[in-house]
Amino acid sequence: MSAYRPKIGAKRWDKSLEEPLLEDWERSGIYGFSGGAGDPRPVYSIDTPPPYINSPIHIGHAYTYVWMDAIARYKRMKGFRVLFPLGLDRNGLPIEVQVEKEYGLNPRESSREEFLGKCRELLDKYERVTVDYLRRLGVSFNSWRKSHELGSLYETDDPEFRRLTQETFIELYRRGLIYRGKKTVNYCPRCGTTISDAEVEYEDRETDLVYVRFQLEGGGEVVVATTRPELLGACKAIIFNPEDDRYKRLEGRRATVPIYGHSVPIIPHPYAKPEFGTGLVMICSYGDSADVRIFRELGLEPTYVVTEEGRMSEEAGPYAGLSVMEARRRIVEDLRGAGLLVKVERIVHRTPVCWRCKTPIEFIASDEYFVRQVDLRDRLLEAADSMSFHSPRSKELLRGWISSLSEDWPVSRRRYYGTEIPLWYCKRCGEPILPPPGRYYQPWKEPPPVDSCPRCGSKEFIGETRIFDTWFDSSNTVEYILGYLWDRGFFEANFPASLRPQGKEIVRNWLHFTLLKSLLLYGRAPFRDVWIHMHVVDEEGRKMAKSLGNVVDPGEVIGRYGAEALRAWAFLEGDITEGDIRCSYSRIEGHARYLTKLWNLARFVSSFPVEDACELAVDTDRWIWAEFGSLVQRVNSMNDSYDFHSSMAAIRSFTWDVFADHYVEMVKERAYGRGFGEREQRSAWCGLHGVLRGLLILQAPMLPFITDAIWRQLYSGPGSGGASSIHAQRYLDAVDYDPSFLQYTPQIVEFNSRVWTEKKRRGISFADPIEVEVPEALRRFEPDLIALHRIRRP
RNA sequence: GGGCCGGUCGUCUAGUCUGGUCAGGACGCCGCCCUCACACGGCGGAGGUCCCAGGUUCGAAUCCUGGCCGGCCCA
Repeated sequence: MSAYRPKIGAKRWDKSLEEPLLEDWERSGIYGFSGGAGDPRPVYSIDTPPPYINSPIHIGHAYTYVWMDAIARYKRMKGFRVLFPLGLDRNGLPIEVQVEKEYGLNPRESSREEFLGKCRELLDKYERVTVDYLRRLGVSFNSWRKSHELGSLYETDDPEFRRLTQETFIELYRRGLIYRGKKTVNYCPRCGTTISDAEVEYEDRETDLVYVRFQLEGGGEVVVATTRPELLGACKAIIFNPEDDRYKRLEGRRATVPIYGHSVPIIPHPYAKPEFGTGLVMICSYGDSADVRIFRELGLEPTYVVTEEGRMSEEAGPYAGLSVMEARRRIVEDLRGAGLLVKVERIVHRTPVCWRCKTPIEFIASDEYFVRQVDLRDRLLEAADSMSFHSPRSKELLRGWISSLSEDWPVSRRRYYGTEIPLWYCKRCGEPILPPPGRYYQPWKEPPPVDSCPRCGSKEFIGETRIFDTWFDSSNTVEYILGYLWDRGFFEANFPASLRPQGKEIVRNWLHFTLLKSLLLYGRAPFRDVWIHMHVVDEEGRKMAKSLGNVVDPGEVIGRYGAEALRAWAFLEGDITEGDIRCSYSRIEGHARYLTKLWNLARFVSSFPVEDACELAVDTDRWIWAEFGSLVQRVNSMNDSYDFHSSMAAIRSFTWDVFADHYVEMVKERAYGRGFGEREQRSAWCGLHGVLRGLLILQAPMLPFITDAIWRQLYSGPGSGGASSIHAQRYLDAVDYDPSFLQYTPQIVEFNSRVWTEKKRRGISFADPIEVEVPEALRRFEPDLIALHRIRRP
């Protein structure tokens, strides 16, 4: 036994060390967004995606936030002033649905005030869970406290956040970029309200398929089958499948709609299925979502025969005022009476219904506000190109979406828990009243900002009751975090933000709408870099879902293996910008073994004193230093392109396969001082500590717990610049080394393996002596090799 | 129906853009070793028609064409 004992006692990394570190980081405030205008450091700002907090974060959140954290930590150690705030999304439909379920409150029947209060209450309850998870993962947000300062935690339903949303609307409105138009919306006749796409379900229902005779212009007739005969008045085309030989002759001809008498074209279209009905389909505004699509595709002008109240409109002629079902019965009778009804079949049909009451929904025209975007496609594409995407492939997701834009952005919603549209209307003449920016408005319960209508002088007004699409809120997170409301100077100096990290599934809304708003308001793209991630899926590549029972819960992972294990998995498993990441508890457990390896390596190195000044006097030590130096170079370059997976994999491979397996074994005898002089011994200590210390710094952004825990035990004393945490250290940009030593690595590995294999073959212990020739090329490492393998001269 | 992505040892994956030591790694499996940092360790081993069919080429997992299968998004 030697006189050297490990300073680190424990034999493996212990996850219970994480909590005290978290507390210390928080207490010392090392991640805060400190420094004022005089701070010379460049700013690096990250517009993090506010998670919707109605449920705890899932493993995908955990993975991606840990990556964002590595970016923030890396940039911080590189000398940037890192703006890394946590945002929480609280606007939107899901919470309304949950309040309806949990409290049995219907937003249309209870008071709006009460309903909103319940939403807030429930959100507050959920919020803590999300925040706790993120904190527990070691994510180094600037702050965990909500306030109106740079770097603070923020909520999207905060009056200040909503004020910003309204200010952007006011500005766009004043510049004429907002207009009113008709939009087709889902309407539930039973609930008496429009509902979002997310509230539409599909059920197989029995219904009548009615075969109706249409006269062809120029003679002849055709039979069209429809489940919606009451929409005849809104029929604008008849389609047949282009492959359907029965009807090819009809292309270019026109038919007359029964009862109404208007003329419609007959057009080939693949949506028509030859086996359904007669193979001819009438396209009406609107019987289903396919109608909506085909109308847009063919550029047809809709006629709305169903009103906002869900009854037949004036356009329905003789059936005006009737309910949809009643109109259907009457029109079938009328068709039969006129001899235009061929037959009626009972069929099962996929029917869109209201999720709440299961009533079949209608598609009606609704008056909504729109933001212009279609005529901006070229400028949007240019702005998109000005941002640097990681991975570059992801840019196509955005470009493709922009290129396919065919309608402007409808931003008004008939919902409740969201930012109010800041408008009032004159009760007499309908003139819209826009308030000045400066505060948060709730028109449904507040008086207007004027005494009398500027147009007609009336003193009576109606407040707008609608709210914004939640993306209209989310699309200004970047202004918000850059202090637009409270520190305009900072905003101006630091817009565009450095980085937008987000998922691929929200490229077409969050990224796109943020880009659109930035372009409209400031004339340029909002980010320098964009980091797009794919998804975390289960072991078989399927989406994780409660119903499939394949969910990996981050809380469970932290409980079983600790946050650092989750982080090790996140970086070692793969790069999520390149593709989906598979996940299971056993894979996480597997990657976590690296932590044990790293810990024990440090434990071994901790046996030897750390010396202030040291010298690499032996070639073996110069060799590992060269390998380490080369690693530092590669890691910096990979980190700079956000490739922390390759970075971590390279570090792991060096640590385990080169440093631990070869170098540590080669210098053990020398480090213990057995058979070597003091100078050689100290050189080994220098190599061991120098490399370990450097390795800790290199991986501190990815593995902040274990690296800091080791750092505090070994390197936080004199020479650390007075800082006790590794996270206050500068990153290693580069180290001096002699690259000529790199050539020996393959030969060293090969020689050692050969000797170990030979001993294995002979059935002798690795500690037993062996007679073997050290290759000429490795002569300079001979003393260490002889000591390692107990080589005797032949 | 449209778009995008993917199909490499039992499982997962690197490599594919920039054809030729690219068939590598991890998990699992088998065998041997408790060697004084680590058995959550070490050493060694078995295991693959690189989805299929054509084509380009001296040469293809890698490029082209057409299939098949899976996933995601949109409609």
